[in-house]
Amino acid sequence: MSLERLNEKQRRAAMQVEGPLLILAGAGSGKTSTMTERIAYMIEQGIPSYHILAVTFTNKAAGEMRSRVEELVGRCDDMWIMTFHAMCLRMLRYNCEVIGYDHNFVIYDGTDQKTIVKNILKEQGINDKEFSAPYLLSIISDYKEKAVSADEYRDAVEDNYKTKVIYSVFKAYEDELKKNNAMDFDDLLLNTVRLFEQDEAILLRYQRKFQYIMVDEYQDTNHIQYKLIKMLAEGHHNLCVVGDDDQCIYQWRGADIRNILDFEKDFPEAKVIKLEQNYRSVGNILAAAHSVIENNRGRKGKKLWTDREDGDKIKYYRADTEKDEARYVAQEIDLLKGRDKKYSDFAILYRTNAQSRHFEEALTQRDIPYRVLSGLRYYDRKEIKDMMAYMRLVVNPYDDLSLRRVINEPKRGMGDKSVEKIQGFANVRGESLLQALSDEEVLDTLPGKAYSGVKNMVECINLCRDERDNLRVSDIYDNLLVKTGYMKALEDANTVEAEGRIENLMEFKSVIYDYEEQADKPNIEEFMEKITLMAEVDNHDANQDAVVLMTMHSAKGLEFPVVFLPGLEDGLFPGHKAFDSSDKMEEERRLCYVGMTRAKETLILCSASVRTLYGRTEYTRESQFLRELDKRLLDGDAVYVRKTRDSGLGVSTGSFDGFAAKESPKPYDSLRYAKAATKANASAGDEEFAVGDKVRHAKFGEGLIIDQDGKTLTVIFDAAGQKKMAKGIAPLKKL
DNA sequence: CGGCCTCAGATTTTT
DNA sequence: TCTGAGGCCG
Repeated sequence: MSLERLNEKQRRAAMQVEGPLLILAGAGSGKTSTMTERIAYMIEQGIPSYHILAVTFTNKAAGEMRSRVEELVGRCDDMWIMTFHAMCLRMLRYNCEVIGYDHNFVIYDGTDQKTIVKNILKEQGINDKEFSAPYLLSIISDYKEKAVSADEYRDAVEDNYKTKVIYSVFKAYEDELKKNNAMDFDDLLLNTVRLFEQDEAILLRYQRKFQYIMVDEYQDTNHIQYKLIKMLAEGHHNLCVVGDDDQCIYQWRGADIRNILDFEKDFPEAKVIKLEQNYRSVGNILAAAHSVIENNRGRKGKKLWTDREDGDKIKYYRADTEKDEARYVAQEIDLLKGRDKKYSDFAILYRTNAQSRHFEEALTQRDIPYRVLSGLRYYDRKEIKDMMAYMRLVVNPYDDLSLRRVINEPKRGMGDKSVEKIQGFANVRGESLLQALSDEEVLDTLPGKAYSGVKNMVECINLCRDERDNLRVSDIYDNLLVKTGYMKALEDANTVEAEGRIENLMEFKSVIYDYEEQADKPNIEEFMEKITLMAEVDNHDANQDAVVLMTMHSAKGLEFPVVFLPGLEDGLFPGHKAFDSSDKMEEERRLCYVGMTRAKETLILCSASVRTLYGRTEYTRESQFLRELDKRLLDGDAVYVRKTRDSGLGVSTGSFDGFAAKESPKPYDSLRYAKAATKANASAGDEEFAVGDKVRHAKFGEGLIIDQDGKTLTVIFDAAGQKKMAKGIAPLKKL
């Protein structure tokens, strides 16, 4: 039996299949192995795979679990291993008529939500300084996560000016989504709960189907997810939740740590198994992390242990400035790299994305390759959102939101006034904007400049829709990109920024190709759905040998031989807001714990005594977490004792800063170089070109290279004229 | 309609 | 200090 790869506790967890089970899995305790082996064990015991449901938070986690399960037991397509949202979407697609939605409902993402709330604010004449759209949305989302509707909100809260405003926006927001046959991410969960409440037969059907349920990262579930799982598990009580209360770092967006703390109250017959043996980190790192986390109250109280050696002590460096800090980190990487390390063995984990900049500069100076996992989500990029809007219109001609987004993108001379005019016609005719614009009569009312551009666009979208069964998704994409004039506008702009956008659009196309390859029956509807539920496209190939920079939040679930935690200063980490409440402070402390436990062999902490934040330069105090850390585990000088720096770093702040200023490249450039390097490694098509080479472009045909610089080639095409293209991205072949 | 300028605001982020 | 959003003018 495969279970022999597990330790005794893990095996007990894997074999405890019946009844409620809480697995408290500490950092690095082999959680994923345990879960996958558990599923494999169930299959071996003869439980049909369609009776099993495994829920995760991210697509990545779901994908990983599925592939590891399939390694053990072979393909099992009828097993539901997916995210909460994907699970709800799937159930709602079949049943949403029950709660008054059309089968073809669409999903609105965060940007769509913001647009809608902004429109509501404008309509209702609400001062958006007093009530900003993001603020209102966060409140609305908070309530939706607690399964509270707008009307229930009104009945529950005190009646005053503020709650009146929130109610009216909340209500209008609900109505607007319903009108557009759209759901936001919260609705996917909320409406599934409503569906179950409204139609018991459907709930019973799913209870009968999902006889064995597992939930990953249970400490991060919010109320509605909890409710959903509870409803599903009610029938049979075979519910296994896996999590670590010490790693709950998402309370600020609704995760309710009580879900995991109170599991035994919810299911009194629950068994609890703690996985405390850590296979990841050396002893000193675990001890250090423990000395910090034990300052939290209300824990389930686990203590990780390892049979590995103690390892090096924790290093700590108190830098002068953030630049000094970054230089120290870069230097240390060079030093350690000299021994037995690869660049990809290093991670720099910071509290805020803004901190990445100095590290990028310092790494560039030392020619250390790196990649930044930025907070900007893939679908948040403007050009991707624009193309998505075009594609949505192909699927759903009623989507006024998307049409408004792209009607003047690229510029077609359609300002607000013209759009409102068309909206007027559409309202009278009871049609959507796109439908109205499909009529020559309406189109004719537009000024000459707008007329031809809009007509072109509308024809292109409608054509793609009519032909969508005959066209590949990538064909539709190409068509939209070119015929709407979007690509041309970017090419004409001829700026670095536009080039980057073209790059992203090409990347998006490779996402489409991937989808077409992997899907059974590729179609644009399914593709759009997949993309909407996908956060960051996993385009960062882990094979690339580069130092990784990211926030501690994004590092959850990952591990690295060497981890740097910079910026350990009160006000930055823990962030200044943490000093208002002990709840916030405890969450920051858990984040610190997550950060520290990412390290396998070496953990290096630093802080800067002077930091410039938001243009304000201030002296800092060393982080409370440093003060909590067991000093005996610190290498060399304890906290509060200045270390003298190597001569290589310069002696005084002045000379060092001067040096840094002279040498540092523009941060934007360094980012681009890093990206370009990633690309070059990833794509096979990075041929070397020289001026005078004849080339063939996939779209523009044959041409001649007349100029090149760091990242672009200038090509004259026989048919299409002169173009600038991005090296390694543009589909060019040497002839 | 579009470009430029001024002003506020500024953790963490999956789906 | 930097970025994004909104207002104003050409």
